[in-house]
Amino acid sequence: MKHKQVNLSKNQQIVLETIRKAKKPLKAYSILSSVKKKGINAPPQVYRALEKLVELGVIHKIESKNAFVDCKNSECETSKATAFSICKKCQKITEIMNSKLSTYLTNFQDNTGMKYEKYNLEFYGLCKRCKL
Amino acid sequence: MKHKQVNLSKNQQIVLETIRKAKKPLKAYSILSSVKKKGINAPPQVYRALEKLVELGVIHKIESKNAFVDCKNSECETSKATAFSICKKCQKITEIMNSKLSTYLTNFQDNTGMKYEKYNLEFYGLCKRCKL
DNA sequence: ATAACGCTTGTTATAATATAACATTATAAT
DNA sequence: ATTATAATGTTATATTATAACAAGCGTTAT
Ligand SMILES: [Zn+2]
Ligand SMILES: [Zn+2]
Ligand SMILES: [Zn+2]
Ligand SMILES: [Zn+2]
Repeated sequence: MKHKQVNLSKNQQIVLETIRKAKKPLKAYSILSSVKKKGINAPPQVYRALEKLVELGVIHKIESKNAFVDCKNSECETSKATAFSICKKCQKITEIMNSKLSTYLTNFQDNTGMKYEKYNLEFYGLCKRCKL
Repeated sequence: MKHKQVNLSKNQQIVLETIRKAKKPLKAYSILSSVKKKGINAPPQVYRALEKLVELGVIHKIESKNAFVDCKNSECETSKATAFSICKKCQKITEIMNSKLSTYLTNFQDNTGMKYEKYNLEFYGLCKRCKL
């Protein structure tokens, strides 16, 4: 449950801190406006940092939202096996850390002869609060 | 393995036929350029059709590619439980129809008390051909 | 030391994806 | 027929993402 430490460049650190401070997934341009005061002025600077952070597995992209969250799973080294739950109402997003699930999916094989190296799973529903 | 029949409007039919004829997932603007000769001129016309077709489950959106494929799974009524394999090299995308997998995921429960209504799973790897 | 390298940065411009807003027309339900 | 619902056409704009190029910095090989 604790943050990973990696050697990051200045812009990468700034972007990562912004994402970690947020309680919700952040979109790239929302990050950009947050970091303008720190001297990051243009989209490519943000997107490059995001790309690297995703590669390193310290953040993940929620594909269906075009948004980024920091990884809270210390076992999740390189964003190769990710699962999220997304509340349709309040947009709360939680990374699912369930070893049975990840084992099941990591070992999953279909009949097409394809070798899977990576997966991303997104569940949608209503969170505990919004269900009431 | 056969196509579903639903009552579709004119634009919805045009967009759906275009997607069905394609061998690869199509992007919205690629669809738009294909259907201009049929009188569809502007993005909203395409996006509205896509939205409806996704709702109906006759097509699916590949979130990580912003692309659309037609559903070949006759059991897949409303795009509520979808899984795809995506070749990183040739971009070939296949809808995974595996009842064990869908049962497993449909019944999956984590410890957050969230009720899942829908999921989308995308596997990445190398297809049979590209593996060689 | 200095050249070469990999990596990050800064910057401008533009591409690609998606929606807002509004007027109109077709279809279905009562 | 009247009303409601869904689909269309259109213009403009918002949002997301990348191309392309110049410059800087730290490491390492010679
Ligand atoms: Zn993670
Ligand atoms: Zn919620
Ligand atoms: Zn399907
Ligand atoms: Zn392939």
